[in-house]
Amino acid sequence: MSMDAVFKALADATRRRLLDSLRARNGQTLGELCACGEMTRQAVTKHLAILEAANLVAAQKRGREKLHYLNPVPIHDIAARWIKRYERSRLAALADLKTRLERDADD
Amino acid sequence: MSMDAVFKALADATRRRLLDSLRARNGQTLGELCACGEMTRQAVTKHLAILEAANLVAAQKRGREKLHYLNPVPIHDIAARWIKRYERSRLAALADLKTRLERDADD
DNA sequence: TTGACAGGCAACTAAAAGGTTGCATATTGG
DNA sequence: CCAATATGCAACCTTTTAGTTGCCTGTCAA
Repeated sequence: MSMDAVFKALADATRRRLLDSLRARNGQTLGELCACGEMTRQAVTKHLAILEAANLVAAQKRGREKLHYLNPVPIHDIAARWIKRYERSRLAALADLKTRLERDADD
Repeated sequence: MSMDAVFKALADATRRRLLDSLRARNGQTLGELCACGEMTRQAVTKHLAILEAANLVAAQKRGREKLHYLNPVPIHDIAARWIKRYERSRLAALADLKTRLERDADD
């Protein structure tokens, strides 16, 4: 699963809100996820398709309804494989910024 | 600082590569960051502007050069304020997925 | 069986994103 | 001073993205 698809999926505030909605209540139908009424159903469908492609949401049909389930694994993967690298360099980078700002103050 | 700007800045693979480059060696000039040669200088300038707007990079002019410094704080903030929420719900969501998949197998 | 309900598909539009070219500006070293 | 170097600015182009409208398909319940 490409990390790029996950980053791109998370880039949109609407999609992050959809994930938040599923986190609050998992297994919602498309209609329920549209209930906020800020968009057409088709727009939400497209956002959900992007989230599914990034493996952040898994969907299942039940009769005429489609249930959506949050999959937090890709988010965890990004935290573990990408963000962690910046944790390590955090103190060093902050020290760099600090000395730079102090040198600025001297000018 | 808006979290949305950070997410959007991280959505592009080129910008993530720029951050990685600064993580490897902090304080690089624009010219050095262009050295990979996969893009024009102007394209890199635009990406850096987006990273600066998201507060992921701080820049300082030194003579005719512009030095760029990584600021990992917004990345840390996203990990702490957004991703952590999905850590908490991780086991519950995985359990949901598991039972759903098992029910699928029964059909 | 026949509406009403839930969702899928496709074409279209508008705006934003990514990138380029060309030219201007400022700094440095000889 | 002057030429080379390092960067900035603006117009332009192309592709992608976000969203819409209109219509079609499948399912449930009276």
